[in-house]
Amino acid sequence: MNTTPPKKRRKGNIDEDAGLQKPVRTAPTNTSLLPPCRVCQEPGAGFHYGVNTCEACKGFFRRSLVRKEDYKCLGNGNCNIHAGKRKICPKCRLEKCLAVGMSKEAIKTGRYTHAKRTQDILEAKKALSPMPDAVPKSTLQPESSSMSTTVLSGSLNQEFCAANEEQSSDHDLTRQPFSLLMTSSQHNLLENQGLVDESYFSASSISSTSSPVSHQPVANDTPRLSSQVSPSSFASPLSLESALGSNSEEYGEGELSRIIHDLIEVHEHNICPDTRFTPEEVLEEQKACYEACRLKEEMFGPMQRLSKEEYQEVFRSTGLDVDGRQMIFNDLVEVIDLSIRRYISFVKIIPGFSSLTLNDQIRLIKDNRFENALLGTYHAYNWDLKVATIRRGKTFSLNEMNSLSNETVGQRRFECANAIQKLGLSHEEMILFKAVVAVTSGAEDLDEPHKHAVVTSTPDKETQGRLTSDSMQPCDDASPGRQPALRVIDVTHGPGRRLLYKAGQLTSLLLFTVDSMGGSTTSV
DNA sequence: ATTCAAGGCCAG
DNA sequence: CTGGCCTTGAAT
Ligand SMILES: [Zn+2]
Ligand SMILES: [Zn+2]
Repeated sequence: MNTTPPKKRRKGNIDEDAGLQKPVRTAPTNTSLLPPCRVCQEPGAGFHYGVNTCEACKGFFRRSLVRKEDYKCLGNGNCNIHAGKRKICPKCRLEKCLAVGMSKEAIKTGRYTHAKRTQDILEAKKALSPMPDAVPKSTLQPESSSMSTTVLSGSLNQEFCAANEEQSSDHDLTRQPFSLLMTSSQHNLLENQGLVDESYFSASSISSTSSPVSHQPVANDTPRLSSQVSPSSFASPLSLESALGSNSEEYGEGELSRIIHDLIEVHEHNICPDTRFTPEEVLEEQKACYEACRLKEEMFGPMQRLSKEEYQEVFRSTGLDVDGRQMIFNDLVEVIDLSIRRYISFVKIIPGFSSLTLNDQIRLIKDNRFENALLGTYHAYNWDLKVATIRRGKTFSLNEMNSLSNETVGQRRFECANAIQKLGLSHEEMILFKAVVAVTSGAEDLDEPHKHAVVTSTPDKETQGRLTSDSMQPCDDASPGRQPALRVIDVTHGPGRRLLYKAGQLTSLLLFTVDSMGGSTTSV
């Protein structure tokens, strides 16, 4: 008679032991303190498959990994996945998941690291802060779409290839989408700072006395780092520590190594979690691309990608989205937005960056798009085949790149990439260099060029200035006359052709930069 | 000992 | 199929 109602209570069987030693059920990590779901915008539940997502999207993605057959789109192939409308279409939901970087390979286990937690807190904070404008989505407003979309679509196809990984491109056109994207929400990201520096990089409080306090036995952390960072070219593993200990009074020894460590960590976590594929995979794809291009040219002659003018022409006259550019636009915007957000997470770790004025911060970010993107992808430029893999599944030929904008753009990129490749930088070194670049600008009309050697002086000073975090000492010779060795800014400060690399200078600078970072107290 | 995320589980 | 909750096991 006892129908034995299935008490599945999988866990609630604690009836018997009144002894109970489990007082606190581990505070369920305040959900509000986590970044929102990157897929559907709903409150996040942690970091899943390499991305901050909600419980639902996590589950969905997991199911999708098992699933054999493909999903079918329930809309017209371009469903918008947003808060509240998660389930409208599994196909597009999955695509969005992938677009924001979810992947089986990106899974992380175990505890958060120092750096990661820092970001999360920051981001959660920004999310909590009251949105100035009632417009949440903000990224791009439909109302202005008729205009902006048209304008953007032109530059978009340029962006498209490279912008995916990090914002890149070289044209003035880029200003358009970028400034649009860079508005409200991301300003907020940049704003509320302080937090990081104080809670985790309390350089100000420690500053003068690198007191032997030794919060932790961090000392042994250093070797690990240096072994990664330094090839044979410079600084022996010990130099970092010793140099700092003896010569530097501005910061603790653990400080610098942790800063570097955090930079690398954040970068790994944010910037290119899925950009790393095995060389074999890349090569394979590049060969395929090469072959495809060759065949295409044989059959159709010189390749002619639908230019933006042509596209706009068609769009204007017929209103048709010929090749689906606008279709992918919305999603693309979100991907770009994400990459910017990630980049911001990265630069905020750089000591001192936060203390720049908001304007300068934005300037630096914007001005460094190209360099940044190149540093992120130079390794996958294949000089011999003249193809470059910008991102997983995105390989372009030199011709394609050229046809996207200026004739020389592609060529220049290849040259730069090649020059950097010759340096044989380790991945970690590249990251550090990226950080240096992030605070380096040739612009002279910044709010506080004086305050941070960063902006106008030579990179070497910046490197040290930045990495020592609190040493705001203006370069003794931060004279305006000296131009950054990194790049040559085209006289026309106009947005157009912005910068030209000089392979030679870039090379030596890189070497120097890396060196000074590893050894810290390098004399010029 | 804690802090997290992957997976399992199952009611809706 | 969804998504909330739990268990498991890894990383710190
Ligand atoms: Zn979600
Ligand atoms: Zn769909």
